[in-house]
Amino acid sequence: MKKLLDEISAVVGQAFADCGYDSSFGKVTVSNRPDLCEYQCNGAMACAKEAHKAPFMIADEIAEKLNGNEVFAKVESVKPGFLNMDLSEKFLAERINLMAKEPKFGLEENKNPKTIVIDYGGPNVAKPLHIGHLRPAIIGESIKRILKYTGNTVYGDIHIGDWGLPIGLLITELRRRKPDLCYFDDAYTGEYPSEPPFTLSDLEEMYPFASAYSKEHEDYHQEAMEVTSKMQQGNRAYRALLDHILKLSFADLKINYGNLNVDFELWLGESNAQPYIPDMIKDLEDRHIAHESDGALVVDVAEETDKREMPPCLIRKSDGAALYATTDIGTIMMRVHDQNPDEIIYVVDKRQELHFMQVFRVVKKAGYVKDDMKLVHIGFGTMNGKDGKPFKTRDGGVMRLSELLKDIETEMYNKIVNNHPVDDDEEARKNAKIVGLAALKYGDLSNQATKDYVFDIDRFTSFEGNTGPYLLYSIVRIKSILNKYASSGKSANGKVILPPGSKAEKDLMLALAGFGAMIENAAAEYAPHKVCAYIYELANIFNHFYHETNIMAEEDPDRQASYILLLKLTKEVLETAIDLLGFEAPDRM
RNA sequence: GUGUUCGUAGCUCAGCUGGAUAGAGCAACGGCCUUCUAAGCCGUGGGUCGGGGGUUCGAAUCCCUUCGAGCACGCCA
Repeated sequence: MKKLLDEISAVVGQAFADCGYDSSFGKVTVSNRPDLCEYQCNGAMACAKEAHKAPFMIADEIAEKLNGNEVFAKVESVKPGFLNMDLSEKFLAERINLMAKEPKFGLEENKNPKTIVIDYGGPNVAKPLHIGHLRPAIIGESIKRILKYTGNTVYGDIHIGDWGLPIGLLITELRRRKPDLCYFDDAYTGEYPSEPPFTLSDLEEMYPFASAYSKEHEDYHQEAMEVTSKMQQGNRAYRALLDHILKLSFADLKINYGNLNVDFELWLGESNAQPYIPDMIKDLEDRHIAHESDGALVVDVAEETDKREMPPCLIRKSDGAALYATTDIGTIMMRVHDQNPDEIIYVVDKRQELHFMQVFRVVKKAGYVKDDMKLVHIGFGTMNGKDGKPFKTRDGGVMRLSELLKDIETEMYNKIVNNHPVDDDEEARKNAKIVGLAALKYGDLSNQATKDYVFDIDRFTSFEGNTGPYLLYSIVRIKSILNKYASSGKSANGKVILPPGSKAEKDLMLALAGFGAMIENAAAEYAPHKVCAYIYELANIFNHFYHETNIMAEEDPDRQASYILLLKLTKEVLETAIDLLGFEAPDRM
């Protein structure tokens, strides 16, 4: 199904063509003056120059031509050369009925579907998730869902940090505590046990200890570095321990990301890219793409058009070790090999912009990706506290994600029980969880991802204004009416949505009709905040309609069924949209 | 220092591929519950879009400049 704007643009474009102008001037947009009209076309003004005519004369001609067209209830030409249009009620109702029937509300089929890998995790093994992992998870998950919805094949990759010193520290600490384990017996040649010699909580306790200890004891630190290096070179015992650590970590991460309604198709990490690295480095050296500089191996990535100073990309340290960029390049090669994507998206802190620019240039320069492979870094901003500085716990530390979620749930629960008497405490607690997550995610996603934003738990968890809870409340109101209607024994089966009988009803239909354009735009710009803006407006318009229209008291059964179908569509659109944002609505609140 | 992002109402943010009177929410003030969830709806006040210059019929939006803030700039990830 064609987008509404495209459809009416074609009609207006035809009018331009009929009058001897280029049809491209017929581009119609949603009006920015809703008091004057629903849609507008500014083409007459753009067209005036080449037609050597006054803009208002052209607009007059077009308006004249379009008068009586069944798509429009009104077309008028105004002052400098605006074309102001209102849609015909009948045409609009037909569109909405069609929209209600089609899958994805008539979203146009993606003519150029892509395979996309989106990298938005980045936790480290054996370290609990903290608030630094919140934004990539929330934003990445939403962008992934939006891109899937618009017809692409998308793989979310957690890209876990499982290749550095933390592993070495853990193994070193384990050896200190349990030196008799078979993993530390050089003479051992048998199979290693399938069950790990530690639990996740052991690891979570061991890591901070080892990390702190190594800072004060140089020999311990050296040992951990050595262990890391041996593990990276394939030491059998250490790899076996790494596998144990990963297994426990993944299980835990699945639960914690699950609490955020976030999941990944690919549970891979830095270690998975390592097999690609030796050949890659050799290749870069053989083809003289990389060269030595101060003992390190680097690739020059500066280009003539650069305004900024572009430092070379470091591939290998002077001590021979690989770096951040090395692993990322290896990871791209792995993805080309495994998924062969048209596009890779990184949802990573914007402070890493330079790093990604360098990595992207290296893989293009070396020809490791197709020339038309799209490499995108969506650099998100910092989550600040109310003081405008990066969000911290009260004592200045980094907050655990689970702690943050718990705080929000508690806050939400208190608001729920204080707002209304609660007859079912279990439901209240369940809802606190659902609504709390919506509050958190909506609070984040309604801002432009690339900007810093102020994290304000009071504001986010408020039921008033542009918040997650307000949206959910609107959905719950619709569900409530639909339930009432169904339990009254009536059915809207076989009925249709009638042309709108009021301005509020027409506004609701117009808002619904804008879904397709909105979602395409949000996908093209990787912009969940556009989905937020849309549903907030839709919820507002619905609430206005709800207030004016007493649906259950409507006496005409056809009209009432029409209302119900319209509400059902509104509910489905809202639910689809919040699903794209990564949260859901309860049945009651 | 170089580069980069940003600066819109008291606060938090939209709008930025140029269009008509710059929009929301919060906060403030005033209305609306015997009727589908008032966690709602309706209304009032609040702005030289950091400053200056330019391009254009038209600039919050594009260009230049200036002030202010954040961030990044070779062996951490």
